[in-house]
Amino acid sequence: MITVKEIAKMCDVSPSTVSNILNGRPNVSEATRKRVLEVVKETGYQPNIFASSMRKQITRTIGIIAEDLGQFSTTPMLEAAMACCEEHNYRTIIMNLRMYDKWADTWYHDERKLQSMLVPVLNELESVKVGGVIYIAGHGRVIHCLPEDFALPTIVAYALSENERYPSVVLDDEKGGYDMMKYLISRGHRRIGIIAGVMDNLHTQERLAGCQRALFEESIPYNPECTYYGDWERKSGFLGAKKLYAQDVTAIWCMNDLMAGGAYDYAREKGIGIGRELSILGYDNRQVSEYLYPGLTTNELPLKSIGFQSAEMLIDILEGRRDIADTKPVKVPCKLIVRDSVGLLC
Amino acid sequence: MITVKEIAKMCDVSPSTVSNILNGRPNVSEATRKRVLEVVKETGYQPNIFASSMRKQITRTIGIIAEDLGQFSTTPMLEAAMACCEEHNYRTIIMNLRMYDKWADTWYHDERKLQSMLVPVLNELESVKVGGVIYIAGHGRVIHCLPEDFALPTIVAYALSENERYPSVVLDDEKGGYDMMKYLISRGHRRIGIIAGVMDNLHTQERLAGCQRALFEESIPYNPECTYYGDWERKSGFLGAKKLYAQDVTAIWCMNDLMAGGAYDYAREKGIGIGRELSILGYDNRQVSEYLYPGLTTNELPLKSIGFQSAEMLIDILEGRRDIADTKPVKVPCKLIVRDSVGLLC
DNA sequence: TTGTAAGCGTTATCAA
DNA sequence: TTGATAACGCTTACAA
Repeated sequence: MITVKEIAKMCDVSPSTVSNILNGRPNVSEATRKRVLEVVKETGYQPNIFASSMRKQITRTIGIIAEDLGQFSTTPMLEAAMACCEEHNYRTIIMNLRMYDKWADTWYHDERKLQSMLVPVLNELESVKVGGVIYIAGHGRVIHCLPEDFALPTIVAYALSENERYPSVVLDDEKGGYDMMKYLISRGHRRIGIIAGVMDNLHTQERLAGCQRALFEESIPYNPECTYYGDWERKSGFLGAKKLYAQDVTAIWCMNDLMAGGAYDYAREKGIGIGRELSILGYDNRQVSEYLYPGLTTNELPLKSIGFQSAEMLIDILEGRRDIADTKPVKVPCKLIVRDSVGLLC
Repeated sequence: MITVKEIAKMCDVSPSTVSNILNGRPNVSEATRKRVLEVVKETGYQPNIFASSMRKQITRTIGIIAEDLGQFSTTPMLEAAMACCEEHNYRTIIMNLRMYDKWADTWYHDERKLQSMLVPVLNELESVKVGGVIYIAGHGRVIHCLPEDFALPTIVAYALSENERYPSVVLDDEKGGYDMMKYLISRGHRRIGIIAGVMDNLHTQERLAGCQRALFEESIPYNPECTYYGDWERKSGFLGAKKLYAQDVTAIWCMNDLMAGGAYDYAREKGIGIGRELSILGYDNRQVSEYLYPGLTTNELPLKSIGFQSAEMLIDILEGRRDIADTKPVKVPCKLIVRDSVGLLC
């Protein structure tokens, strides 16, 4: 393996000079710089990262932890975060906890499981001297898993951190719920059913709050009977639609596209015309939403934006342009995607 | 930062003893081992990876390069590969080239673009001293991008490497095409249309070969007129279905689920009963395939298996159980997923 | 069973 | 503008 020493010898200079040149320090004559760079290129010399990091004690690296890369929401955030880091000339190191892969969905209520995976990863990131961490949650919720004594600046993406030391960038679910309702109302709907997510889920609660604000604004009473709590899965959308349709709703808003798919199943089974007799509205803008028939009107998650903003925020902190203390949770709005599943009611 | 030296001092032993204990060497008395481990735990000591890697010159790390994490096929392979590495106690380092993100789909025919992204990453992996590399292609094809002089053992997943130095693990597309055809034939179909992928694509060619073998076995002549070359996108499925349906086919096999979605669009537009008047068969088993109506019968890609086997193969090579020289491409079969889009023809 | 000392490749300091 | 030297934290011969 070729080293600075050898480069130095080949150029008849000292190792320090080579190092100075390689690190772009100014106190070097143009002639030697040229000579050395030449040789470096010729030999294909690669600095030894370990040696240099050990000596410098810093690495211009950002650690990105994904709770589960397999989640549909994760990769867009990840790629956007990486793009941002790249722009600012930080390298990234990706750690994948594979929580779903290992524990299906029994982990996010069980801090122990999460801790057991997370702590070693945090240690590893500390020991490779990353400057900061972006934690990409695989499941939206309030998060407590980051230890109080973790020293590195850390941004939580997609989940809400309650710890002030860890700012978060999350969906604006309240606005999302509000927008969905407003849209349905603008299309003439008044009796609206809701297929919500799991009841104690953060998305569920926030979206419901927004939805109630919209109803209140329009002086439409909120009828709890018209909210069915599903489990985010297709089947529960079917069951919810069944129950709500019996209550004469003209539209159903499903808190994700998969449950909307279940509502489609029900409508199809009963021969109910989607977008005519019954309007259906989704959430997430998953790929399935454009393949459902008729195309599902839904709300696009700003995943790339969340990822990008998380990285931006972290870099701002690392470079002293922003203080971690006065960083409130950032809420990023979704975007309505209109297709054909919501009819105009006269 | 706490170091071996300090641990040593606190335990009244020498740094080498601490190091020996930490590295599980046998020549240490039970008493001191216990004492040292105690202190290590108390202090939360973390060995400095840079120092130790620099000294040991090896890292028990495998580099995983993804051409694009955003591809639906990539994460399952990646997670399975990581699981395998974890089982064998290798750490992984993930590099994401983000080719689609950067270049849309103008890159896989342009070696220059790929090289410009890949070479620095390869260098970086060499300089962090990974033992070997798993290269996860984002696009199935024959691959030439790995430089002749790259020293590390490398497995190519999902794409076929023509270089003998880089074994690959790929889909068994020939068998896939064969199986699809055999299935349609077993359901009584004789006039079968094919919506293929791009013509010069590897998947397209192999699947077509398999399909022709099946036809030959059944003494059904292959009619090139009944093959429409699409571009893997939904729209081309629509156009293909239009053309083929005019030729009185009773079934159409689409080489991916998205084009099958396009074929559904056409059938719906014309009021053709899918699974009755016209059978449609897909490929990939993407999530959309179960949300299409009726459910799309399709062929599940063995992505996890490809990822896992790639990692296994690499580890076998690293640990001397297998020689890189006599490693032929591994072809992994798909699995037929029967839903409701293919009818039984009497 | 334990300790001493050298060295991994780089960079920072300070002197030339 | 350049070079000698020490130091980063760890591991490993080899000596005790």
